[in-house]
Amino acid sequence: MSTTSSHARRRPPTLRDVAEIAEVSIKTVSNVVNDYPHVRPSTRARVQDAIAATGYRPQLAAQQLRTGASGIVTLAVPSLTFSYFSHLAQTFIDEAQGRGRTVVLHTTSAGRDEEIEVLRGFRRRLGDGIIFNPMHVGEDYLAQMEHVDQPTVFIGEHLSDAHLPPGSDYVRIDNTRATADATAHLLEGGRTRLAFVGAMGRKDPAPHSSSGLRIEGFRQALWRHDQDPSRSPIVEVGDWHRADGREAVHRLLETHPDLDGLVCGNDEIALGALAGLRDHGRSVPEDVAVVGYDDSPEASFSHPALTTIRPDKEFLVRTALDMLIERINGYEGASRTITAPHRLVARESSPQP
Amino acid sequence: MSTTSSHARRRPPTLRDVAEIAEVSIKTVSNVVNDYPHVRPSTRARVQDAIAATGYRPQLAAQQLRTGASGIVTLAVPSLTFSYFSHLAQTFIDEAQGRGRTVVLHTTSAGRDEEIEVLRGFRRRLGDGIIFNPMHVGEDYLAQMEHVDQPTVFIGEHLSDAHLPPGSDYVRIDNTRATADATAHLLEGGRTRLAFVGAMGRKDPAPHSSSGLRIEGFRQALWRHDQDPSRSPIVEVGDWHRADGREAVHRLLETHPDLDGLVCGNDEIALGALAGLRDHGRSVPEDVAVVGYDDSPEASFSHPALTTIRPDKEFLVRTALDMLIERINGYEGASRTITAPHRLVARESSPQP
DNA sequence: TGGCTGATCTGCAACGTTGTACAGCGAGGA
DNA sequence: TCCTCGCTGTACAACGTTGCAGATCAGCCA
Repeated sequence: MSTTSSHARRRPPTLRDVAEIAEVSIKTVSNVVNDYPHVRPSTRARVQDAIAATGYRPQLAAQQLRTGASGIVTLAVPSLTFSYFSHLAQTFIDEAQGRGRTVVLHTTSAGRDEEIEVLRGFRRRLGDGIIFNPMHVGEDYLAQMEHVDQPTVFIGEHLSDAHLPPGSDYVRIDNTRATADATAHLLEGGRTRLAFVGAMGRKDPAPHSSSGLRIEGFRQALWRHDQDPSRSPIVEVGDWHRADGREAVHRLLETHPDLDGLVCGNDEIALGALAGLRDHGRSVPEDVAVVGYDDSPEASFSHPALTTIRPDKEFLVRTALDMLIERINGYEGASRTITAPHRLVARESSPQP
Repeated sequence: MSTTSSHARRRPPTLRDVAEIAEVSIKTVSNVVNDYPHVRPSTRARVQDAIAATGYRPQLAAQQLRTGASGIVTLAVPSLTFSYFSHLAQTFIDEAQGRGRTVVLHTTSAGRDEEIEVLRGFRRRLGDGIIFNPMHVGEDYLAQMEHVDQPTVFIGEHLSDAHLPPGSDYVRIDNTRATADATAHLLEGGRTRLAFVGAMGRKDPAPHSSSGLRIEGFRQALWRHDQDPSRSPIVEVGDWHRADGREAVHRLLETHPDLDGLVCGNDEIALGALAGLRDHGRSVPEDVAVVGYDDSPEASFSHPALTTIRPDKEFLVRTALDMLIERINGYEGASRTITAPHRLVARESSPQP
């Protein structure tokens, strides 16, 4: 409430300052701050007054040095410009703040090299653990690591649980299954000439990239519905943003004008695809049905509203944080993998039953 | 590269461990780590080998305790679910990481109480300074503060530079001017029956809220174009999300069916408004012209593409970080206010000249 | 040759906090 | 009455790091 400082910022108050005013030892002040029970009420009150008078707040750096824990967790994601990640980050921050933890947010927009630096633990030791959504680093790299540098939980899609480095856990989303669900939804709606938009062929050829897994799901669904997967085009994109989806559809329609269904790598591509289809005078869903992936907030507001796959982000975040905190608290056992659930959200862009 | 640890995570290596292996003093290792020049090349090499062998990395907490600086800056914004803030956050993280700083991201989704806690400096001392975009706390609260708790730069729109607490700076966006520009754009395109969508009457009645400032700009532009501002409706919304814009337009069209131009509080409202207009069979821009605010990435992909105001986020972020770092480095002078530029991005949703 | 300069390296103390050990005290039981 | 025990408070050391004040030594100039 009140502040003694008059003008310029001064040296912040410490336990010593409070102790002098309250005429107790430093340790007693510490005991009050930490709610140690055996403090006489009158002493406690005196100390609390002194704390209020000075505006004392504990310095995290000293606590961390002494106790070894900071309450800080790092979240590393590729980029907040993807709404999937900005919503994931918000969900994460809410959950972490609710558990009394502070979040350092690191983005690895620079790509693979930056992801590797994250895995190596940056240049300085900071925080208690990390939740990391890799995009470029794959299981080949992870398999070769002897041990992670700090408690680590991977989140995402394209890792294989067999190759997690010791000391880390993994919460995954079953991309293949989810994309198969989306594809089946179109097939069951009567579409027969499908395409997949969102291959990352050149830059990211690994079969376990998220694009690879989604393509796999697309093919599996076709196969199960007695279609020949090799007759359905897989369209490459430069990146997974709207502009890429739009441009890809332009190319696709030149070679496959009779297309009637589009499975997209994510919602942004799908939204771009809607624009691209409109450019060519195709109406959705009458001429072409479209499904996306992520259920980003734009999906329900596009015209037509986008059918999409909704991964359970809250589950993902809660579970990842649970596992990370177990690691921080000393769990040293084997790596664990948990699959987060998803569901299909049917909207206007696909035929309704 | 190599790691001596075999299985479980052990006590992390310290300067002492490295010093023992390299057979030098702790201080010499510190000197090597910090690139102190007067170290014999042979000694330096020996120490660097030992660092590589142990995987040593300095512990930030100890550095901060000793030197008083952590290189951590906090960014506090209302919520990453608004794409304006998620893009701002990404821009900020890129800039901060580029300058070798680590970002703690705090979101104040809980509203005013949480913003006040941010201003009071949280419960623990952490990081070197903060960049804070308040949404609910206004100049009334700030004016009453004797001094900010840590180096602080406010960003945003609805503060008045006259009431900044000592020790803080401010980078603002001229909302009133920008909204006037947007409004003038419609008027100059020949529209005469405008409305503003995005008043936050109940929850946030202050004339200096961002909604208040934008309304002010709307009115100023009408006035300058010889229109009577009192005849143009100002529509209230519950929040600034898409759903609110859509719902507001539904209400508005019942009372003002002859409307031909819409100035919206932000892009999300505008995108919702596009949906709302479509719901009522109005075409954009033929029947009704629409402008938004923020130039969020969706704006260029909506149908029709949205005319909007683009604030210069890079400028905003760079300037805020510059000022914060000056404060951290000891600047104790008067509060400064800088206005970030903006420009109108004309797209399909408004009549083209 | 003596002293001076600069390069190289070291030891000490301190940053603010908390765990451990212990001292003093009054109350209650033997 | 004496002893024990629980409550209350204190002193000390240590977490890992770096600024400071030196110590040592080689080279060099006068």
